[in-house]
Amino acid sequence: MFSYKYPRPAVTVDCVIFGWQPMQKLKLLLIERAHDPHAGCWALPGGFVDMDEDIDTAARRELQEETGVTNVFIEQLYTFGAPERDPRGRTISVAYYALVNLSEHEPVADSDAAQVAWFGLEELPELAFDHALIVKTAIARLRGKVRYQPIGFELLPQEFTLSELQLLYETILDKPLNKRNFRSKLLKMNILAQKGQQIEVAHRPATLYSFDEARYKVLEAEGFVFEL
Amino acid sequence: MFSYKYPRPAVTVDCVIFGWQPMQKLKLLLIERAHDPHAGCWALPGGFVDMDEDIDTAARRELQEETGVTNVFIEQLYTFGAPERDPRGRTISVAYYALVNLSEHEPVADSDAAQVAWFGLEELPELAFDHALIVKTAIARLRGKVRYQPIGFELLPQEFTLSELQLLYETILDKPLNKRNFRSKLLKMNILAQKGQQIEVAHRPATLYSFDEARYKVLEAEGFVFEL
DNA sequence: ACAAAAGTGTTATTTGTACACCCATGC
DNA sequence: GCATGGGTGTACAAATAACACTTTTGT
Repeated sequence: MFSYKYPRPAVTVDCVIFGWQPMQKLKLLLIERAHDPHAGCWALPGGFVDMDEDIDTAARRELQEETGVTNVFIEQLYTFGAPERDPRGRTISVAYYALVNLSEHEPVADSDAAQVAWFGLEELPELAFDHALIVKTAIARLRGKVRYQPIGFELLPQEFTLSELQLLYETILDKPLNKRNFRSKLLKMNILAQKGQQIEVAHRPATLYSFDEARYKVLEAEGFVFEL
Repeated sequence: MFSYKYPRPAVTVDCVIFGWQPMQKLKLLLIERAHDPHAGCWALPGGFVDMDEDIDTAARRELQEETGVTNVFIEQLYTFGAPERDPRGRTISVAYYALVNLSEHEPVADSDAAQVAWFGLEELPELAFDHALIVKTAIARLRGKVRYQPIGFELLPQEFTLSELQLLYETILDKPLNKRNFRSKLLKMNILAQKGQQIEVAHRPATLYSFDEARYKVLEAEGFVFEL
């Protein structure tokens, strides 16, 4: 038992994990809760923050423990703390969002979770606690941030074609983009490194690119701003 | 005494309060701590979140209690939770930032604070805890957000001239803007309502404007995006 | 040779930049 | 009538939007 002079809320982390792959809609990784409250209900992976661990670390740990996903882009989203958001008592949750590319991450259910699965953003099941609100907040953040920060690349494999990149942006922003202009704009930015060619495709092979993060950092320091 | 099965961190809120007024640099409202730890040191106003209160509410309450500032724009910034950030033990702080216009808010020191004062961003004293990091984060957020969200108006009085607005943006973005272009751009957005004229100024009186929030909401819903 | 996606050139339109001058007021 | 900031017209440059056709590969 641990005793304090004043009451304290419990502190948890929850992760909104976005996944994508060409020709598909944006997806979210959810777990089915094995225990009460909301046993059997779908929810965001998450759990309590340990006493001696950083919040970011807790988010990564829960992600790994509950879904097997490691080594991905993750960023703090928002902290949710409405007094009645958890029936077990006052709980404050620091929400994170993560970006992964579907093809490289096969999720694995853990003891806390009956199962783990990807859901299209349009076909989300009912969610436990206030997780629907957290998801909504995460989508808004992703839509907004993707336009002025090069985070979209985190949803793609290391090497990708310009068409894939365009498709990704069209999916997230939910509007068609002009091919010609999209290509010139991205290439003019000078943040993509040419990596080779597609092979064994039944059409003209596309050039493969990777996001040149080092170069981006340099340009950013010089005042360059990534935009759309 | 309150006892729990597992240890729990304490949860606090801290507020970064930006203030501005024409012809001056951006300022921050700080309090001098009356009690240990860091007694006598300058710090952000803040305090513990009550068990039955929303985090936003806690932030507004602490702001009011410690500085007398009420009824201003306030928004969650980021949650800081490094294990060693508070010598009293594990403390997680949900930071907020607020925007006020200097002329309308005379701060008042409270019992928890020896004094309250505005500091120019360039002349900040040494700060308690990890507050320097919080401030740095807040400045980055303000600089970034001001370009694509109409939050700058919160730093101005209800009615303002276009020159004041321009001066504000020049201060925040720290670069000169072209008068002609700034004016046409802002007016073309159609989010300013004309309010009358300056009086008793020793030059041609400027038109006064106010931010037409209702109109902005409508335009936003139609897909309009505020930008710089 | 055909299907499928990659990749490019050119023009019209919009937006941004750069100037310099006239205007209304208080003193 | 003069000093002080407020407010505009216009020409030029740059960025963006719109358009459709050619290229390279596997089958």
